[in-house]
Amino acid sequence: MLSLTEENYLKAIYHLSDGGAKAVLTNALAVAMNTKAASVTDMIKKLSAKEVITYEKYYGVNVTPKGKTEALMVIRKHRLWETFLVDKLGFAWDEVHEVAEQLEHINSPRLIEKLDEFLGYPKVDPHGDPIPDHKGKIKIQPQVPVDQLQIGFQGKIAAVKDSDSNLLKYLDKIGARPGVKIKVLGKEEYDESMEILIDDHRVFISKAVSQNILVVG
Amino acid sequence: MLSLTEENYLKAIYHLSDGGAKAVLTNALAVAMNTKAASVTDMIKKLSAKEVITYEKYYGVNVTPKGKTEALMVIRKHRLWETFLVDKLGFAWDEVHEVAEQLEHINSPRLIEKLDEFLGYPKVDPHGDPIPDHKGKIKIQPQVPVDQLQIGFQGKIAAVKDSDSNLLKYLDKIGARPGVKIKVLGKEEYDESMEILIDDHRVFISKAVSQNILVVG
DNA sequence: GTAAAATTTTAGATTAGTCTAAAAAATAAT
DNA sequence: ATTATTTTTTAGACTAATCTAAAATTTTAC
Repeated sequence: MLSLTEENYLKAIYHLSDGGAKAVLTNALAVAMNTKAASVTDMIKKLSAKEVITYEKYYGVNVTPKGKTEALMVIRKHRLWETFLVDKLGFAWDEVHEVAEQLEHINSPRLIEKLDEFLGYPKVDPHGDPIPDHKGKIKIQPQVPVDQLQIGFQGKIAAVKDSDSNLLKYLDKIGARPGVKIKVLGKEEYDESMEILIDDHRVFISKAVSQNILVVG
Repeated sequence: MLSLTEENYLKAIYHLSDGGAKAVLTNALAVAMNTKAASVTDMIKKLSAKEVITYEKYYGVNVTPKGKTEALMVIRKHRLWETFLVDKLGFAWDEVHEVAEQLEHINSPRLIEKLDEFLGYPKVDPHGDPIPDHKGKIKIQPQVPVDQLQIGFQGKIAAVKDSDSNLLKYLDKIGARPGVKIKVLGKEEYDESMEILIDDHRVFISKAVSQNILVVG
């Protein structure tokens, strides 16, 4: 059983490690958790003792299979609650993150199964991120940031990397929501801005923005 | 701003004081919170410092107007979430208490207003207890336990005092749900059991049970 | 390949919430 | 109206999560 704080650390480790693919350094985790390296070292020891991560001094941490499942359950809850807030309560998709950060720690497997059913077993959340099923299985479609696409590419917006509120508001304004059609028309050499079609609507976006829009084929 | 633990103490004080009507003793609070008197004394000092209660040594605590409002907001959240769990997710009314104990601490005024709207601004929760409005106003109907009723009394089940899971299951079995018609047919002198009509269905209930069913005229 | 810089860990303190055991105050009993 | 009992408070200690400052280790630079 993990405490609320331990759950948040584990979730951050899972994300920083790209789902368990690579080791996470103490400092990176300290930045992500908005805390100090010394605090991270302490917490790492506790999470190792609980066998959700493995820890090698000065080299960083890796999630264990057990830890991965636990992290995915927190992510499942987070994304189901976000879906609830948008689909049922009428929140805008850029307003739900902070509340979902709280709701994700409610501990009741029955509640989550009922909520999943109530929402109609959604596959993705309002940001387009996949929702792990009750066994922790997640369907990973390769998501590519717009700035890496070739001219002429056509696809669908899958998710947004940064969850900064101002970015999300801007994307909403230009109609760049998950699920929407997207096509690359051109790239500007000089400032790396791009001309794209969002749901058949022509817009220009900066490098900072194109890096944060993830698409699938 | 109160911590989760402080919120739970304040809620218990509010309930034990009958909504602020009388003082609460340290030991009573220790029993209600399942803790030791020494811990209660410590917490009382903190709640006094935050001016949600007043405290006189060896005499007990009283809630301040500010504390009453804060307690009512927690109760509002608890009862709205219970309504959500039963009306929308299909929980039985005897299964929701523990989950609502967690959900009531989610801090987002906007979430609660949206939830209230989604539920259609309910006046009472699944146990028949009134839901305070967004200003903390609560409609108090005098609720009388069945064991204190005269023979021939007719009314409606309003609430259940004890939230013990076994009691709630039993009440469900005999059809004793909030909102259901009730009539007192007779009292047995010898063991204080009673014969009552629940939704036109005749049943006998023990003293232990009749004390816990609250009715309104 | 050693010195300098950056990173990570340890050591020692702090706060919130809790506990046990002992002291203080209030209530009850003779 | 003293003594005995119960209740409440204080004193001191413990765990979880955090911090600052110093020590240890790794990486980078010349």
